[in-house]
Amino acid sequence: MSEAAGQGAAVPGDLCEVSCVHPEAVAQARAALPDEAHVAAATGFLKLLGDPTRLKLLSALSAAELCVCDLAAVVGLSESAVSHQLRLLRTGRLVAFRKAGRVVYYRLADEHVTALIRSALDHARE
Amino acid sequence: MSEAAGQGAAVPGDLCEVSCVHPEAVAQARAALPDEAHVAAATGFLKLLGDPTRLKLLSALSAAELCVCDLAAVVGLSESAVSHQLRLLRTGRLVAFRKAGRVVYYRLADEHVTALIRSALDHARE
DNA sequence: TCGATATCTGAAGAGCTGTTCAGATATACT
DNA sequence: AGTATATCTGAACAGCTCTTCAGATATCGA
Repeated sequence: MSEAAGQGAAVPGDLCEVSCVHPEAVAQARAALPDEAHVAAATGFLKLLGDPTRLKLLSALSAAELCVCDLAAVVGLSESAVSHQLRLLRTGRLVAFRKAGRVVYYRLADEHVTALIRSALDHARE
Repeated sequence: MSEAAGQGAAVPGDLCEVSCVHPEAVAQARAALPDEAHVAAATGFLKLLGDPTRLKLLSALSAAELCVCDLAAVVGLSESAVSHQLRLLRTGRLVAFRKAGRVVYYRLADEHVTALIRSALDHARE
């Protein structure tokens, strides 16, 4: 966090650097940088997708609505492990659920998520 | 694809399960599951995007071609830390580079990556 | 050639992540 | 009521990740 380089504003005339920095290009890139909150939101979302177990769960849910028991069978893990991951997916608004007695059925949260899962997997199939 | 087999399905007549599994739905979800290699490829890709530093680097590169020094200034980290992350991005074919003397200029690997970065960040801006 | 600089690399440590295990909660059935 | 089942939760541990530090490599200019 404490960084020596470029703590000043991106205003022209920032020539403190003696190294190879290209002030214009840096200023341009800085201006296009999303703020921390958006970066955190995006990476939080991407982190959820970037785990094999969770991606399999989501892929399974894109094919059918399933309960925890089913999902555990599909991915070959304990129901506890699946439940933990589902909690993360729920917190991240990637899945929704419906309770039917003791059984809880999960599904993808919306079409947006469905499209995202598919495009991520399609990209890997090239 | 919606084949409602009474019993058997993809699982050989093994009924050790006494729990709540829905065999048809599980079989259907299993059939739609991508194989391990594809899942690994997709999650490897998504993991690279799911880190704040790397996403900022990629975002910066979507605005301009930059050298390591520039990138370090943009994200506010040491050049060593940036170099380490750039190596990962290079290995994952997310960025390309060009050497000009001692300076190495990085850019996004292709239009595909450019579109992905943008859509990931756009999704977070909602 | 030499020295300076831009980038890369290896090792090491703090911090985060995902699974397991044990137990808690909630609901259906008798 | 009591029991069985489906899911959730907390604690703990191994494994991975990201940054830092120190040093290596490569290229330019004198």
